[in-house]
Formats: sequence, structure tokens, C-alpha cells
Amino acid sequence: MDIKTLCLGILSLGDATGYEIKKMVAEGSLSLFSEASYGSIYPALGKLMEQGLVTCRAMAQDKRPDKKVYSLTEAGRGELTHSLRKDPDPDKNRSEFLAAILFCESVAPERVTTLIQDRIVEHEEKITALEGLLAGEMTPASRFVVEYGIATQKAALKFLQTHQGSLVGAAAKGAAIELKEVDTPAAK
Amino acid sequence: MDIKTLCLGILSLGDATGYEIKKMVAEGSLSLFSEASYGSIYPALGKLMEQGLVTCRAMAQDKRPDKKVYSLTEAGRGELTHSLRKDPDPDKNRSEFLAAILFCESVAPERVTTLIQDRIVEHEEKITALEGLLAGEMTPASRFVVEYGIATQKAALKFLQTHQGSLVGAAAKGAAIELKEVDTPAAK
DNA sequence: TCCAATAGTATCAATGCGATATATATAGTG
DNA sequence: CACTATATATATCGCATTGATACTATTGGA
Repeated sequence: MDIKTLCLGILSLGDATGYEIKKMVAEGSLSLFSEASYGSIYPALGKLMEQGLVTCRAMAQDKRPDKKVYSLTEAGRGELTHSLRKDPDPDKNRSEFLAAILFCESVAPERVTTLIQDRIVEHEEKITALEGLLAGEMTPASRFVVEYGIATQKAALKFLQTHQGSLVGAAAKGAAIELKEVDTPAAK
Repeated sequence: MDIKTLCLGILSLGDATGYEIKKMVAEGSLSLFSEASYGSIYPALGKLMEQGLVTCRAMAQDKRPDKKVYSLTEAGRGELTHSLRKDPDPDKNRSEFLAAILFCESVAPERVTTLIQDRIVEHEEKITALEGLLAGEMTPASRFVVEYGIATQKAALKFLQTHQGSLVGAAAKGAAIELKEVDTPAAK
């Protein structure tokens, strides 16, 4: 899904500024499955304006730059509906954590332990944050997405808690390599 | 993690050609957390060569272009170890499926049902494929990553199976609004 | 026979990310 | 009180990356 379609979708939930769109993809339920930078949002909104898929009204503000509130047009709603008619592409997941695990023969054994411990804490915090979201008012769809996020986070957490020992053997194997590595101060 | 570091990590598992690197990130355990196109892999390998982090030997082949097999150098291994010393960035997950769910007021109610049904099948197929991987020979780290993938896939599958009904209310609500403007307040 | 898949390397336009610039207000901290 | 961080808000720029495509040749299946 390109950023233009993402913007159409967000605006289908209500009017918003570029800044608010950025906040929504960085926090809240949208953060579970999307991401976008200012460098993609503002040009996207500009193009959507040109295409007549959104409208924009400038709201003057005291001592602040004008707020540009974007709204979906009828054509924009139609375009969104059309885009969602296509079968969704498979999920794309990027994880530096899993990469570090897979390449663990190139890191110190105790580093692997730390990595997993930290990850467990992050999962716990993420779950708490998502459960906090559920306390507020939400649409059924938004609730569904957040609960989906909680379910997968909990599964990952449980896996790490029950399997963190299974990499010790591999880490020990890599220890010999690491000792040799430490002698060479080439890094940094 | 940029593509250069990803290539270093992959080469730390064994020598490979650009084509093989692409296959590894598209299939196998690496596909669970990474992605890379030819347009990023070949330039990355070129830069790594310039930096002396990898070496390359051309293997002549019958009736095919030369195969360029890349190997990690000592410096390359050091650079990888150094990169992995940094705390991993948080995961980035993109899901057009979850987007479609969140924007479901812009799609037909029966479409939501289809979307979830199809997703359930995809999860089942993915789990089967990952379990197939476990049958072969694997390093402990690779096994860990694949089992992690299975655990999260199963959690997502179970969530969809047990919660697929919870969006029917929302979809029905949307349909009712289309048919008749006033309706009784929705009950959870 | 013909099409799809496999095995390889490689490039390019368009897209998008990450950082940064520009202003100002408020809140927290030493 | 000064200083720093955070929040509000728009916008641009260089660079990394994607997705598609080009080129060539073999193998396997319908």
C-alpha cells in the first residue's frame, strides 16, 4: 500500500492535518501495520489534492503556522474503496532483533542473552501500551486491530520466555570466534 | 539494518552469489524478517567490495553468465560484529490486511468476511511451510527464528478464528446505515 | 510445441525514509 | 531563572530502496 492510499484511508476515518497523520502512524492502532515520514506524507497530500481526491481548508492559528486540514472527497472515497477491492499484499516484517539472533555466531554469547532479555521487556511494555489503548473509546475495527496486536505480541513474549535457553548452545559455539575477535581493535 | 549489513550477515552464514542472497531473503528463515531487491543487493555487494569487507571470485559456467561468489573477509566479519553491537531498532511491520480491516467502513461488509477467511488460509499455509523448513537441517539460531515465526503465525491464526465474528457487527452496522439512516444504538 | 520456472547479472525511474530547517509555546528540571 | 525537552505544524533534500524490466539460456511440465 503506497502512502497516498494510506492517507486516503486515514482521512476516511476523519479529517486530519499532515502532522496528525504522522502522529497516527507513529502511535495508536495504525502504528501496528504502517509507517510514513513527513517526506512522503506532504508530497502525497499534494498529489491527492491535484487529483481531486482530497480537499484542504487552511485554518489560521495564533502564533503558529496555518493548519491545513484535509478532507476526503467523494472521488477520494471511491478511489479508496477501489484500492481496497484488490487482495492485500502479504505482510512485510522487518526485525533487527531476529537478524541479530540469526547472525548470533558473530556476536558475543552474553550479548544474545541481553538481546533476548531486553526484547522481553520491550514486549511487556508494548502489551501494556496496547492494553491502555483499549481502555479508551474505539471503533470495533480499531479494537480488532489492537487486540490482534496484543495477541501476537503475547505469543512472541511467551516464545522468548520459554525458548531463551535454546540458543545457549549456539552462543557457546560462537564463543571461540568472539574471543579471537576481541583481540583486534579494528572495530569502531 | 541497511542492505549492506544484511549482506554481511548472510555471507557470515556462508559464501553466496547475489542471486542466492535474493533467494534467501525471499524464502527461508530470512524471509521472516527481511527483504531486499536486486536493485539494492548488487550495488551493496559492489560497495562492500570497494571497502574490502567481502571478496569475490568469478566462476565460469557453461552457457550461463559467470557466477560471482562473494565471501566475507576478516574485516567484514569485524564490521558485522560491530554493527550487531548496537541495540536493534524496533520491528517494522506492514500489513495491507490490517489496513483493509481498519478502513473496513469503505469496503462492502461481505468483503471483510472474505478478507479474513483468505487470511486464515494464508496463515495455515505459511505455518505448514515453516514446519516443513524445520524438517531439514538447521542451525540452532535458524531453528529459533523459524519456531518464533510459527508461534506468531499460530497466534494470529487463532485470533482470527476466534474473533472473526466481532467485526460482523461493525460491518452489519455499516450496511444498516446505508439502508436506513436511523437505527437502534449498537450493542456490544 | 509453447509457456513457465529456474539460474544469473544488471540498471533505472519512482517511491519513500531520515534528517533537518523554520517558528513558537509550554512544561519540566537543575 | 535559565536551560532543555517536548509539542504543534509545514516543508524540503539527499540518499537508499523498490519494483519492473532487460538480457540470455536451460529445464520441466501441460
